[in-house]
Amino acid sequence: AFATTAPVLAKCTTSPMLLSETNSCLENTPGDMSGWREVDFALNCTYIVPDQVSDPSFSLPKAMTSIPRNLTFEYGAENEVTGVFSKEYIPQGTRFGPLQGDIYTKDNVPKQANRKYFWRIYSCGQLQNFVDGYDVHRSNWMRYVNPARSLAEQNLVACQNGRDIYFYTIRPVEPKQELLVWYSREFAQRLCSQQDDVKQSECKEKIDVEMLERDTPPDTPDEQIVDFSKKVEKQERGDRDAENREIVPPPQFEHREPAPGSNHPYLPNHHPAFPHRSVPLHLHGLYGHREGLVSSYPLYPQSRPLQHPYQLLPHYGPQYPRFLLPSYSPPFPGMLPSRGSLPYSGYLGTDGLPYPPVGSPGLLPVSPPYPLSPQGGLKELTPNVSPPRGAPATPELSPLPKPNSQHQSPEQSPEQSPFNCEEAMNLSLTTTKSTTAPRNGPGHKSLPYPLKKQNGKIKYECNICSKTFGQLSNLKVHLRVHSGERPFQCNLCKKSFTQLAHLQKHHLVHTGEKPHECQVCHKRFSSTSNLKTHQRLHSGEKPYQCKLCSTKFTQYIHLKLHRRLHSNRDRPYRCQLCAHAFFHRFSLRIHQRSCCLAPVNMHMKEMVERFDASQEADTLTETASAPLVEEAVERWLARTLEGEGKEDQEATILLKAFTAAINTPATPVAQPALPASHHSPPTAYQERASVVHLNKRLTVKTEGQ
DNA sequence: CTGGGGAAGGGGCCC
DNA sequence: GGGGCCCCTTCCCCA
Repeated sequence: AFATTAPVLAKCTTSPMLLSETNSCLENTPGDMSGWREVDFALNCTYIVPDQVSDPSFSLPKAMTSIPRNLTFEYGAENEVTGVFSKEYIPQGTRFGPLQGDIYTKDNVPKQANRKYFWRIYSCGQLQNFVDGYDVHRSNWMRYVNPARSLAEQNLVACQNGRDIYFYTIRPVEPKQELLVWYSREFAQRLCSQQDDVKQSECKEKIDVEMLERDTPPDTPDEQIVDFSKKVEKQERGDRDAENREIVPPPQFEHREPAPGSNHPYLPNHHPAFPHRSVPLHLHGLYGHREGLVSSYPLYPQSRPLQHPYQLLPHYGPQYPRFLLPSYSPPFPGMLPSRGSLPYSGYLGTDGLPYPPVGSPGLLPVSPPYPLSPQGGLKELTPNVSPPRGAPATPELSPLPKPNSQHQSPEQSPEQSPFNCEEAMNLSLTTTKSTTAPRNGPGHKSLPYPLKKQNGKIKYECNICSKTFGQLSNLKVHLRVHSGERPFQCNLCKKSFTQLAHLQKHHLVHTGEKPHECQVCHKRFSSTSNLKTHQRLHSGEKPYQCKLCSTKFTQYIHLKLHRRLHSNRDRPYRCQLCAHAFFHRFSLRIHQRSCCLAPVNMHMKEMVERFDASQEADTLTETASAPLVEEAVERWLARTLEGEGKEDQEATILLKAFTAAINTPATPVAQPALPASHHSPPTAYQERASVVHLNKRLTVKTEGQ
């Protein structure tokens, strides 16, 4: 299973931009998030689960109605909420939140405030404000999540991202399992480091109140904060170090009942980090249901094979899937796969806002809730997922705003962002009622599947890439390319695919089955296309020919590699102004009319060169008409930019530049100047098409054309 | 380094 | 919508 992760790891190390962000991830074993920083959670989380958006006329408080669909409350004898449980399998790396509630600065905390649901938000190392989850009408379901009593049972970690608090799953959560949260290491460290300040700025009696009343991790007294990493360390060391503990658990841990008969060293009364102390049962009386629960699930470290976190990263294109889905089933409603596989998502360091997926309306891409600074620090900009009361975007740790929102128009408000929670919910609704389909983003506008007529036949058009399809189902499958949805997962290696057939084909990798046999040499292949390629060896067919040296190849990739060998001198069309040379006359023309005299336009220059060396350019004759060249450019741009995860805005700009250059009337300088070594006129190259046999679909962009 | 062969994944078309 | 199939592309490895 890890064979597929190896190249990912190798590739990750080649990205210096990401190294600083994620080094810690690499050092850990697959699935181990104990070394992760908050930034790692934000960066690498695989799914986001938004809160449910309830009808305002609904009589229940928001804390009750906001619970995501994949979670459920457990109720006590008095019908009070006693805990939050999963309804379905929830993968590791799932983000919940942000936590909602009343916001208080440390100076305007109401005197009568009950602080047991207080969470502290820090900025620049200083206590910035509190989020108070006490009020059920203003807080969300996260107030009900119980604190973990031990590392063994902890499945959520609380992180401050920007000025919001999110809960991330640090291991897969099985159905009917309780969500139990504890602080991230940094969170704990912040709380610890603030100990003195807090003591100075807050009344000691308030601290005492907290100690007595607190029931959740929030705002745990500083001296009782447990560092997640230390918990790991202590778990590894076992009881022998229990004596040396420097940190003690918050009071809420101390009155949770251990599982009957449990002798697990990390359950409360044995946990090295949580020495048992006899204290009164907590005010909430939450833990009467413990016995059944604890015994109902094992003290697993991970209940399913975990992927290395780095497999979640989308650095190098679609062949490295970032997110994984439960076996053969799409994620539960409301669970949102990451943007990782979005072809348009690009690299983390350069992309802006990826398009929202459209294939599965319940799915939305994950984006860190705040931009990451090049230094790896956090800065507080308006989160992509709108906080309850929209904290202003003020840089915190990183002074320089990172221009990574280039894909989002400046005037686009956070509420209009495709990552807005409510948008996500609306998208979810479109599975049943499409009446409220969101209007923003290219994915959204695709949902009504606009019809087009081509040659008298109805076509379904993809509004992202404008490809048309004769069948709606084909369009729907195609939309997965944009959405990143990969509903078919291999249960052996957890790789996921957009189509069942691909999964079936992939399965042969595991079985070793090779159903396709070469009738000549009886060698067997897993796929027909590989057999076909192989059969060229017997037939002698070499469809790919180099235009410059006439060498032929059986595979296109070989031609591509071969062409690198031809240096500038082999390119017959040389620019007299800058000495750049091209394989094609039309490329030279484009070059001279678009970028040659505009040295600042390096990107265009590079793109002209790339087009010149492309298959599409090869299919043209040197005297091809402007519309034909334009068409080839368009095809090439669509293929190239999509493959690189670039957005269509860039394609549009480039196409315009190309088109303008192609259609500019000829000038004397545009005439090719052949090097002395080239005595044959350009027309000679017309007769030596580099690709002798090209699949017809190379020139066909839309179905049935 | 280059050419060559195979493995595997991805997109699309047709039934 | 699902399944089967085809073609294309890329990566990897080897000589």
